[in-house]
This record gives sequence, C-alpha cells and structure tokens, in this order.
Amino acid sequence: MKQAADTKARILEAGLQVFSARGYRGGTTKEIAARAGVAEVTLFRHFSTKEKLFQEILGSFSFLPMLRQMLPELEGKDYRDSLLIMALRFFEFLSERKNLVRIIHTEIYRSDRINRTFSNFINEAFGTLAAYFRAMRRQAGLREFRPEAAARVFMGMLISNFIIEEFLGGRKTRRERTQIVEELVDIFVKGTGNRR
Amino acid sequence: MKQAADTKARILEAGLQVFSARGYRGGTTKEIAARAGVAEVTLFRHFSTKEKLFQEILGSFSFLPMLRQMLPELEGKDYRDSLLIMALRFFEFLSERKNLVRIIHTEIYRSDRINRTFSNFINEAFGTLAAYFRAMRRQAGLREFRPEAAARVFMGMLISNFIIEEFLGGRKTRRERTQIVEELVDIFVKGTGNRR
DNA sequence: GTTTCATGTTAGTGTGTACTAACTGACATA
DNA sequence: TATGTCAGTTAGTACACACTAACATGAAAC
Repeated sequence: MKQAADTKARILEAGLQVFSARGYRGGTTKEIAARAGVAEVTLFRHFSTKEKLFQEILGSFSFLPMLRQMLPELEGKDYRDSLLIMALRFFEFLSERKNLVRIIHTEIYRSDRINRTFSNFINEAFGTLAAYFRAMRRQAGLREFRPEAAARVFMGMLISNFIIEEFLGGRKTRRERTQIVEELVDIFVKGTGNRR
Repeated sequence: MKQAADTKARILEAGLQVFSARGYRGGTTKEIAARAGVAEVTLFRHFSTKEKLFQEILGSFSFLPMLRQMLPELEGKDYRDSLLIMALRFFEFLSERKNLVRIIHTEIYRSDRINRTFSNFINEAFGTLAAYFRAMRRQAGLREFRPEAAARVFMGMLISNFIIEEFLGGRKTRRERTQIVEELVDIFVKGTGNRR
C-alpha cells in the first residue's frame, strides 16, 4: 500500500510532464504510463479514466494561500520592498509550477473546470491585491489611483512577462531574472508611489 | 473559379473558428467542413492536409506593420496621448483577431512554426517599442529607465489584461474597456513620465 | 451540345487511442 | 500455508479521425 501510493504519485508526475508537453488530447495514456515506468493497465487501475487523472493533476494549483500568508509578513516594510518581494515570490511560485502553468495556459478554453478554477483564482488574487493597495494608499500616502486597476497592472505585467521569459525567450539566469523583475517593479512603484 | 475561391475562403474561416474553439488536435476536418457547408472531401481538394490548412490560417497574423505605421502618426503628440492611442489600437487589433489570438495562445508550445513566428513578433515589437521609448526619453525628458524594460511592462500589461478580459472575464462594453485601458496607461505614464 | 470545373455522395483504408478482460507472478501479512 | 494486494503481460474491442478512390451532378464556357 505504501508502494501503491508511490506508484500513483509517479503516474501523477508523469501525467503532469506529458500533458504539459503535449496538451490534454495529445498526451496519451500510453506515453504517461511509459514515463512513469508502469504498465498502461496500472494507470487505469489508479485512475478510472484519463479525465480523472487530469483533474487530479490540476487539483494542486493555488496561489492564494501563499499570497494570504505573505501579506502580514510585509507589514511595516517599505512599499517598494514589499512589492519586490511579492513579485519575486510570485515569479518563483510560477517557476516551480511551470508545467502546471503551461497546462492551464493551453487548456483553459477547453475545460470548463479549469476555466472556473482559474477565473476564481484571478478574481480572488485581484481582490486581495486590490485590498492591499487600498490599505497602502492610505497608509503610505500613495497617488490617487483605483486599487483594482493597480492590481491588474501588477499581476498582468508579471504573468505575461513570466510566460514570455519562460516559454518563449532564451534561458535566463536567476540573477538576470531578478534584475528584470526589479525593473518592472520600479516602473510600477513610480507609477503608483508618491515620490523618490 | 470565382466559386472555388469563395469556397476556400469559407473553409479558412470555418477552420479559424473550429481550431479556435477546440485546438488543433481537437478540431476535426469533418467539423470544419460541416461548418463551411462543404463536403469533407472538398476540404481536402483545397488543402492537401489538415496541417496545410492550419498553416494557411496562421499566415494572416502580424501586428508589426500596424505598429510601424502608427509611430510616425504620433509625432508631436503628448506622451500620454500617444501611449493611450497605441494601447487602444493594440486592444482593438487583438479584439478583431480574437480567434487567431486564442489559437496562438494555446498552440504556441506545440507548433514550432507558431513559436518562431510569435517569438519574432514579440522581439520585433519589443525592439520597435523600446526605440520609441528611447526617443521619447530624450525628447520629452522622461525619467531614467531602461527602454526595454518599459516596452516589456507596456506590452505585458496590455496583453495579459486583454486575455483576462476577453477570455475569462464577463463581457464588457466598449466604454468600460476604454476606461480600463486608460487606467493602465495612466499608471504606466506616471511610472515612466516626468511630472503631471 | 460537348467539355470542363467545382463539388457532392458513398464507401472505404489505416492508424491511433482509450479502455477492458483474463490470467500470472511477487511479496507481505496472518 | 493460505490469502490479499499490487502490478505485469498479452490480447483485444470499439471508435474516431485523417485521408483516398470512384463515380455522379450541375452549371458555366466554348
């Protein structure tokens, strides 16, 4: 039974990789099983259908808990520093879940479930971030701007730059990536901050 | 022969819709033919393979000519006004090609050709925009910032917000959309501009 | 009126793929 | 020793899908 759990985990990991590389339709149970080092029939013993396997893989994506946990930690910190930390952690979060991000990115129109999940995720993240900006605007005396708009700009520039860096651009070192994120954040901070 | 061209166009349009809704693998020649109102065999008379049809559909995407044409028109205009015009036109451009954008968005990892095409597009657009920012920085006396970073932030916030609005969010009126874009641009202008 | 051209109809072929059935073997536990 | 669990092997089913062959039809061009 310990072994069974292990096998299941290997299949999930293999599924993640294969679906990420080939999409849901393109990823065959045969290839997934091969990559997991099990017989195809074993895959079906753990997951009754391909769809079930897919759903289970998706279950692990959520950024919100991390965001919620991060916000209190930032209390008292400088506005720019806070944003930089958030941005870097967000980038890291996405990096660690690259394969999952790619699946969501490509399957989002075809799967109602992904679509709903992701819409909720986006809306909650926007809401939470907007609340943060609203608080900071009072507290740190920022410019006049709609917090919702700021949340959109912030997340938007991060997500799309992550995707471009990660999936389209050439490999970057950690150092280079930090530098890019820093520049993005700086422009944003000047766009919403008061002085400096 | 006039009729033949017309039939071909209908197949291309149907292909665009079907591939957009179901992806390349998910879009069947049967469904495309049905939507175009032709027999499946007619589709294969016009396009020897499904792949050829797909490639021909993709051929029509390019933003760069439009960007190049737009830049001279903006000469002499206010920095903020210029950016707002560019942003709105870009949004409109994407809206008009919604289906194509969706295809690129989802097929980009699976098709080398799309990947190359799109990488070039992004790099050229970044380059052109960066040149614009470099010129403006001198001319309009903007803050110190790396033009490449500015180009990234600008395109990034627009693209990702377009995708979120268009494919995930609820329907928006033209007025609301303009408002959102305006807010994004404002933050960006404050982030890079000198005063105001 | 005959030929040509674009398309339709019907009936396939070959292949890939999700999923199943039936049986076998290895190992752990009681 | 007996039993239950987990996985492998082999062989298969059913279906969807890209693509083809052969012949028919209707309209326009000559």
